[in-house]
Amino acid sequence: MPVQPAEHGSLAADWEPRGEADCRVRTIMDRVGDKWSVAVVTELTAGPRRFSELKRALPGINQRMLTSTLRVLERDGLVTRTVYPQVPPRVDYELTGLGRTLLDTVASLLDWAERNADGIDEARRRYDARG
Amino acid sequence: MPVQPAEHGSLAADWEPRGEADCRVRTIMDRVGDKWSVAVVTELTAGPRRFSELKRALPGINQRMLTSTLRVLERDGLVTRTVYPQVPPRVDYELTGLGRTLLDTVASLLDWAERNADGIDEARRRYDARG
DNA sequence: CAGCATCCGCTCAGATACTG
DNA sequence: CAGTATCTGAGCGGATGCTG
Repeated sequence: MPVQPAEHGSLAADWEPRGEADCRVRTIMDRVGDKWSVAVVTELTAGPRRFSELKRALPGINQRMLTSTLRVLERDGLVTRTVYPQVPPRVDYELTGLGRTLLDTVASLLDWAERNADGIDEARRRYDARG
Repeated sequence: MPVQPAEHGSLAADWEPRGEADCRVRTIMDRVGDKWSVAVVTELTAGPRRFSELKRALPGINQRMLTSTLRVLERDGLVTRTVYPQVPPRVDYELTGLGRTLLDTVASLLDWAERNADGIDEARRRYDARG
């Protein structure tokens, strides 16, 4: 699932059939799995943010990734994009109601991850120590 | 985060610092995002499964992906692997307690995805219809 | 049956340069 | 400030062939 909406030659429509529902759910799970979506949504929890505020708040992201991540979130109806026609330009991003409910759900997953990070680390060390 | 454990030249240890916790959580979120982990874990809900049972239950997966997915889940302590020394060989995979708690958490995310799939589809159509 | 080993295409995501 | 355009390395994920 490309984060970029039609970057160069992205066909984006050659799935095998499988369950209809599966495919649709997959595109949503992919949002959780990709590198920045959750971080961006989390950053928007407190309220609207400008593009440059988000960029500053997310060390390691670059314009390209922030832009494409925001575009996908906007397309999915999770985030709204508001352009203020002024110079220099100002664009605000804000969570929609849908985006907020997603955040609630993801939050519990993040919680789980943080609570169990130690246990998983330990399991990995055991596994790596011997088969 | 590679699903393959050290495939060819995977260094696997050249992160930028960032928050320690962030990195560890990331490796867990990646499991949710990758193509097969959730499906495999879900398939194991009902009880232990043999390798070939899993393969049959997951149309589209191939041995390589099933094997590497199971290895990662095993390494993380989410799944146990039991080899029965017999001919032909038999290997059972089963969720651990940790794996089951992950499943609970992921289930609510899948729920969210299914409940909101229609809304997201509609948002996408609106977005694609005009900017 | 339950796997490794190998080859390879695709696209993700970073870096960099340019624009209204 | 808030993007777009382009190039590129890297690695995920699929296909195939072989083994104990």
